[in-house]
Amino acid sequence: MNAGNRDSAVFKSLGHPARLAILDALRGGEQCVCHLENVLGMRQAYLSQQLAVLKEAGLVRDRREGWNIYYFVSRPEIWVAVETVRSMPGMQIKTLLRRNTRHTHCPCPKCKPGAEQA
Amino acid sequence: MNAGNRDSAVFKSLGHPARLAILDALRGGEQCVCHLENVLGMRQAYLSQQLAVLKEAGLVRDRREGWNIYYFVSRPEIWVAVETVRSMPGMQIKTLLRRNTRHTHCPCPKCKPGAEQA
DNA sequence: ACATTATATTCAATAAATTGAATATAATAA
DNA sequence: TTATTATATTCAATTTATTGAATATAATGT
Repeated sequence: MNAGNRDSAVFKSLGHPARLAILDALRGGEQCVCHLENVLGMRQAYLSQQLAVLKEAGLVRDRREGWNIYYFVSRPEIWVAVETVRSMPGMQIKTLLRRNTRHTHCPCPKCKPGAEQA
Repeated sequence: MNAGNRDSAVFKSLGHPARLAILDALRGGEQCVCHLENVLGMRQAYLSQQLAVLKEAGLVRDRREGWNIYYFVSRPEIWVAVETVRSMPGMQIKTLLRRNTRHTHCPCPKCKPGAEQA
């Protein structure tokens, strides 16, 4: 693949609302799939597919820890591109402030029943 | 359309090698379609279609002057996003230096037969 | 070994993007 | 008005993306 195609592959991976939402959910740090499932209200298989696209584009990587697989943004520079587009006139800036939580163990209800979400 | 969809529509429009190439060709300033036809080696109808996508995404606008329609980048901030992706490790930086030509009248061979290209 | 849990993959149906070919439009010139 | 030039649109065929459903895999616990 030449440079132009690799670049457009990255943009293509950003060209989907679900994948942008997933990236946003990873903004504060790595998250396991089950956490994303809860926070984003997407089904597991669907998340896994979208995460595979982001991974293929080189934007995220994953790390296994016991049962869970934690995904994280591997190119933090991507936020520059995302925020640039979001801050363009005519695009309403809607970067919900997210808690800068880092999880070694996922605290979402599904991972730890009874615990409240991060 | 909500904000997330508008953002992803912009990224989607960048997610195609031909459209990225077109944007690059507009980097130095507005160009008529026939110029792009020559410089990029794309057929007219094809260019027109891709330009429509970029226009729909809000990245370019056009201006008629006599026979020609000149397209220009209406959101220069987009270069921040483009360069950010291009400069990511693993993506070879290949921002061909382009002459910073501005054309009031297109100098390409097709527009002015016999004249050399900008 | 077997059951459970978290995640991934495969498959299929549908929707959307890509792209060439043909045709239409709009400005200009004769 | 007619012809020409630059650009746009429409149509159709093909490819690719989307997404749900079912199933597979891999780590853990008993």
